[in-house]
Amino acid sequence: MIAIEQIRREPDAIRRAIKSRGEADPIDEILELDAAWRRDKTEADEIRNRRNQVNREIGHARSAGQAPAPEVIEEMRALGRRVDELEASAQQAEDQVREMLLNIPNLPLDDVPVGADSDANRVYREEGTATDLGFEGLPHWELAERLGIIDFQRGAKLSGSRFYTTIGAGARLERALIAWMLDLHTGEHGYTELSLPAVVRRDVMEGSGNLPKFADNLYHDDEDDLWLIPTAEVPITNLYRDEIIPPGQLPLQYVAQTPCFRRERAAAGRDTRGIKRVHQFNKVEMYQFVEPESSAEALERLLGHAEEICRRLGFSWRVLELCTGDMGFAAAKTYDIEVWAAGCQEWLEVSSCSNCTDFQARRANIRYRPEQGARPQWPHTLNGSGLALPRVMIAIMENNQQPDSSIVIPEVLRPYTGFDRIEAP
RNA sequence: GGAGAGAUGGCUGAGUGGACGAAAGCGCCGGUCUCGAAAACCGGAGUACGGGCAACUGUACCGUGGGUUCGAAUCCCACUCUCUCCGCCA
Repeated sequence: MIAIEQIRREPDAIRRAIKSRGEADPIDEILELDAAWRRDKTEADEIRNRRNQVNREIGHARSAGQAPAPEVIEEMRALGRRVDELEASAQQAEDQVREMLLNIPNLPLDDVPVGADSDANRVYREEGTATDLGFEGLPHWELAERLGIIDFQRGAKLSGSRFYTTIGAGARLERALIAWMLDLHTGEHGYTELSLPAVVRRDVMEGSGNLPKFADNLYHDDEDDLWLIPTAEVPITNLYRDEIIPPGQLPLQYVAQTPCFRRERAAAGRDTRGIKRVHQFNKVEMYQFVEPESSAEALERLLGHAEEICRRLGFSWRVLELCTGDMGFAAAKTYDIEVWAAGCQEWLEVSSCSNCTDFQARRANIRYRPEQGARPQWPHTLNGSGLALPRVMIAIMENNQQPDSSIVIPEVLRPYTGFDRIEAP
């Protein structure tokens, strides 16, 4: 949520920012409602002030044994009715403003490239190149089926299209990746590991910005009004909802592996083969709560933590700086990491690292106290995949495949897998 | 699923419808004393919003939302959450 104070102060800058993201601009309407709200609130406060004074006098008189004059009571009654009216209309204006604010995306940082869609994204860094295998490689869905490590048919039998089941060495490889990534981030990058609920309440989804706008992409249990998380970012953001984090605790760095559930309705018909785009997948997620001044630098470090995974797995990858029109709703700046997959000859997005500035903190009412006695402030929040499992599996399978279709396990994973190769049958 | 208890400031915990934004204790911050500390004593300290350049000031907030009343932490209704016991269960 962006700040109403900022809209009052610099409406034009905000109009420009919203336009750069290709969104409709509600600023005029917001300003009007805000003015109405302040007018009503001021008047109501003044009336209450008078009422409080008189009521105090009535109280004193009562305890001195004097009954209040009927006309005074009558006047107070009238004031009460007026306050009720003003309160109702102020409340209405406030609700409308909040509703509109909730639907405004975060403001892009100044250095974010301006553009309408992914064509305007900028290549920020390249490590390695789109290499060739030197022989005719297979896409992962054929490889995995041939090796018997992923069962697409039976996955669909259980849960429908875009669900899959890994078997044997495939399942073990995924588990090894998860354990290794968590160990790396906790051991070398300073994160604290979390194990989280995969199902959350409505207000938690609102706090992270997924509701009300993106209900379409979420699975939902009607009976209990519970929502399946699309990413661990959702529960982690809400850990400190409605709290003031005491001095000296920031930065807080968390890492968690969770399943992620996405309906992918907008992508119907796209990427239907293999495990590139599925309804349920595992992801290791990094998350930071930091002081505002350090969030830009924190994003670079977070990105580095995700890249370190790619480096140690021997991937070729590139980092994209997303343009204004391509960023997620809560992000003020986003880097995507794409790794090269030699089988389907494609760059695959394995990570998205974002600085959400104070956007999520405001929505979820998360504050921190810079020091003893200081006023509470909004921390900045950052999140980044570290990494998403299916696409990492794809890259390992496709890039490390041999002419006989066996797959060589990256060195760093071998202590976790217990084998150094997935043999062809 | 059944039965019961509860929700008040950072924590513990008082609070007969009128001086209650709220006792007291602990913890915290500042000061006196001390070479320094502890103890003791004195003082300070919630959050949000509005108005004001500011000092300041007004309003709201005792789980949430309604109601009664001139006036609600206190009375009434609904809801949410927490805890305890019983049952079932990985």
